[in-house]
Amino acid sequence: MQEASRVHARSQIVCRSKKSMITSADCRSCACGVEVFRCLLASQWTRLRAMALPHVYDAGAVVFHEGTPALAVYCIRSGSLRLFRRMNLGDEVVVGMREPGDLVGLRAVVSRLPYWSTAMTIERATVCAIPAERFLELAGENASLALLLLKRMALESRLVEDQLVGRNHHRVGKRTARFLVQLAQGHARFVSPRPGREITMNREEMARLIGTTPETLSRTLHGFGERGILDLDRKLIRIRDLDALVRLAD
Amino acid sequence: MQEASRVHARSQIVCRSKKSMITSADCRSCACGVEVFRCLLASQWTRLRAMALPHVYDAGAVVFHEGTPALAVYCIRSGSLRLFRRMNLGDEVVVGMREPGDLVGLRAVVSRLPYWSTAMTIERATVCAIPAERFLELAGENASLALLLLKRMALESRLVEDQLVGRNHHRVGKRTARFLVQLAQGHARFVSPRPGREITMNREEMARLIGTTPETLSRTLHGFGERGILDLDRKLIRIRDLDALVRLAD
DNA sequence: CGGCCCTTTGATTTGAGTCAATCGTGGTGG
DNA sequence: CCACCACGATTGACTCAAATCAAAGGGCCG
Repeated sequence: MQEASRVHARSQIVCRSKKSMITSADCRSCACGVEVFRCLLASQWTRLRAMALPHVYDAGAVVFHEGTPALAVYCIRSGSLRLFRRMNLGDEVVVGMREPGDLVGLRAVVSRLPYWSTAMTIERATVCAIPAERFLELAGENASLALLLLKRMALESRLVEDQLVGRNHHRVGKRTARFLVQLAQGHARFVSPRPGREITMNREEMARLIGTTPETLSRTLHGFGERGILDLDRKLIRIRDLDALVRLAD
Repeated sequence: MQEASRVHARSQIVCRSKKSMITSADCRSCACGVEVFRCLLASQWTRLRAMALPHVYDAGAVVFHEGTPALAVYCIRSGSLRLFRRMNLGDEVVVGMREPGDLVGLRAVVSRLPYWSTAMTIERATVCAIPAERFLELAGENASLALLLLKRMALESRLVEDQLVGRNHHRVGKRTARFLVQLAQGHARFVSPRPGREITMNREEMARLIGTTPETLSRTLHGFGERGILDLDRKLIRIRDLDALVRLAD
């Protein structure tokens, strides 16, 4: 709750300066639109700028909840989110992660169904909300945009499939190695985009992203540590031998 | 190989009568277009009719292979397919199933990447191939179509997510129960759409679809049998107590 | 200093895969 | 028509990865 109030305070700050925040320059340079909105006409640009509502969320804040009506598509400007489904009280399954430039909630909006997963920030994130109806209007009048969205969704869908295949077919060791390589290569730089290949992340969080438990993850990481692949210092993980990690990731 | 020749023979038969097969009446009544192509203009209808190439595949035939260029979107007219990825020689992970009315290969085509899974028929199936470029043209000039495709892909993506969550979180017993309920409810009537809730399917096939091994599946089914939920007679499965099954599926 | 939270470590359990043997059926050829 | 074979299903024994349960550590903050 105190988190919520902090978020609110921030969002007010943002809102107060909305007109200057959402200038054309700002929007064009925003990772959010770079790929998908490139095809917009000038007039559509203007409308998009007018409808996008930026918010700053603290780490661990919920952007939307599973089961609630899909009122907006969210565009990540900075930070990262994880998407998950809650099963039976406290038990959650991560179905994906999203980074700057990604659209979240798109699938629920286009299919006019409630969100079917919950979006929570992994770290502090700035996210623009685009009202669902406005968004659909835009996509409905611009086939190029729709095609780009289609492409993006296809790739997203592929990632989910990769997760499915990975979790079913690869052992925790390999999954962990893959995860670390991803982080290191900055393909996904979820937390601490540091130069020195250092990673700081809650073990519980990391375990969930990999699809295992904190205990098993701890053992796995220490296994890697003993083999000289990682340096472990409490929460901090430093990758010492990236090549070995890549080999393990196969 | 002999299968292949049979398929070929059949496809020739189909091709020979192509003009009569792909009449407007035929296409409109075809499950294939019912939902997605409804929004097409008359002229687009005509073009679609002209470009769709129907084929009949025997059970176990491959429609497309993982890694090959995505040259067409396939529209299932009858029968069912399974999509899977091959891992290391013989080890395959099923990522989904497709029924009449579904589009297969759509994701690869719109993202202009090679197919990333293999499509194989579960039972004899009739499938229309729509050349990729033609398809994209159509989608590019008709935003409504693009939006419908978007919606369809979103739902498909949701199904993959469901699989991911299910495999990670539910035991084989529950997954099996779910699978059987699905079959029984005809949500997916993969094989033998019989009235009497009977199912005939290769155990290996079924095991793969559920995400387990034939041995484990056999034990699970017999567990259900002992509890009076199923009647097992060799390959034949008859559902005796659907309610119990639904309860197990949770 | 003490309490709390997160991480680590140890011990145990367990669901399901693997390996191997047997059984039943259906097809084949003599 | 029958013996035989091949293939899929079943059953049993065993193995194993990872979850779970339980108990320390260790650092950080009030």
